[in-house]
Amino acid sequence: MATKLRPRQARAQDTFELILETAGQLLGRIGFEQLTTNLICEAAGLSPPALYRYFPNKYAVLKELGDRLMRAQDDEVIAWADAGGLAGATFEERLAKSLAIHERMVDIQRDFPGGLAIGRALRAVPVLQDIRFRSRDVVAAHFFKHMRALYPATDPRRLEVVTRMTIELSYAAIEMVVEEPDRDADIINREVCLLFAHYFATFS
Amino acid sequence: MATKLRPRQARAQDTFELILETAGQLLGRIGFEQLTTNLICEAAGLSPPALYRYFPNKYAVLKELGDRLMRAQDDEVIAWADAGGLAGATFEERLAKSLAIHERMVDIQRDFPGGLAIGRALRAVPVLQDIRFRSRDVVAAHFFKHMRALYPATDPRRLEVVTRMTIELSYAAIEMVVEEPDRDADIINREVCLLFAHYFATFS
DNA sequence: TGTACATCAGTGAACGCGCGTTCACTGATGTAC
DNA sequence: TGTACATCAGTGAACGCGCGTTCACTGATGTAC
Repeated sequence: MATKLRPRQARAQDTFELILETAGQLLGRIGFEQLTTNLICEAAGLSPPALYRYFPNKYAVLKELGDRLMRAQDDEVIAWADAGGLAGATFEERLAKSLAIHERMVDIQRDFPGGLAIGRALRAVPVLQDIRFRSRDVVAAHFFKHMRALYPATDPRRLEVVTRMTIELSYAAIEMVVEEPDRDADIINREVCLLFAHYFATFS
Repeated sequence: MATKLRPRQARAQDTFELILETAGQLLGRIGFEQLTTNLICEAAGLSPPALYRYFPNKYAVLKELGDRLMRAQDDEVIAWADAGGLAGATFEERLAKSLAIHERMVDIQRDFPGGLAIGRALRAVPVLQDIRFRSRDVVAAHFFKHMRALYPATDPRRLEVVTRMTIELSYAAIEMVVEEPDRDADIINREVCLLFAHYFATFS
């Protein structure tokens, strides 16, 4: 499941990236279930053993893509939280801040080749689920630190579950927006943030 | 994709149901990607042509399972809404009502053989996505009627998006609870309902 | 009520295709002296 | 700075397996008279 060899030479690094990029594009077009190693190789102009040098199977490719997508999003949202994204003097300020990060997260997933299909694969493929769970846990742990400071009067146990749930639902909302570009993304984004803002206004 | 023949005789009806039941159980164990028609037949003690008599491929089996799961949940939640589930004189009453339906929905998906895997397949497999979208649309349309009556002063356009979003997030929360039985399902259920209750308290 | 016939339901065995994977090899890059 | 050698990177061609699917068939059920 893990990648086999890491590329050492520059040429190999290019091949490694080409495989991932090609796989991402194919994913967006045909979905992860139809994706095969042979297809990736053909689309990338490589022979199968070139892929097998780095990845033992297609799940390893998906895992690498999933890791990267999760990390891209997690890094952004953790930086946001560490920069005080969760705090805010007024309701309006908190709302504006959370709206900004939501929009940023949508952009990241949209711009990531095959981002939507990767997100789905992380949900649907048993061997990939840990990537998603671990990502959520890491984000939740970071958030929780800030949440405790912001809402010291709330039972920590409750706050922990609430934090985890909020993050899960945020990601669900992001997927919803990415999934249906015809629906009004701006309204959905805004309403989701309003939803959370009103909720957290009841905490202390 | 659609089922081919509908069984006419009692014996055939049993076979049809056996295929679906077996597929559901297998799904729960191995996930939808590993599921094959031959495997279903073997596990059900049938020969492949028996399955092909009713289903042209495995997606038709998944579609039938998906239709049934969606319908089981949708029927329940629509009946709940039509019985005034969304209304309530007090905050507490509305909260209790929504908590009841959430718990009911979790139970339905849990008790449905392979329910979680079916839910994932509906998300992840391109040809099955319409089932999920249509289900959400049907529920949203029913809810919207009640929402307009309850919140007549709210811009209908906004209320429509809000309704759709709420439903999507509710289902996401349900999936989260079904997915991680080790986490405290009761707390999550309660907090999700609180989340929505506080939000809708700001509407008029 | 029994028989003949039509239709429905399911079987056994096999097929072709393509997917995952590997083998033996060639060519490219890096390095020791 | 050039050469020899080791290692890294990628190719061409093929393999076995099992998946989706079908064919020709047998057995079960229903129905007309």
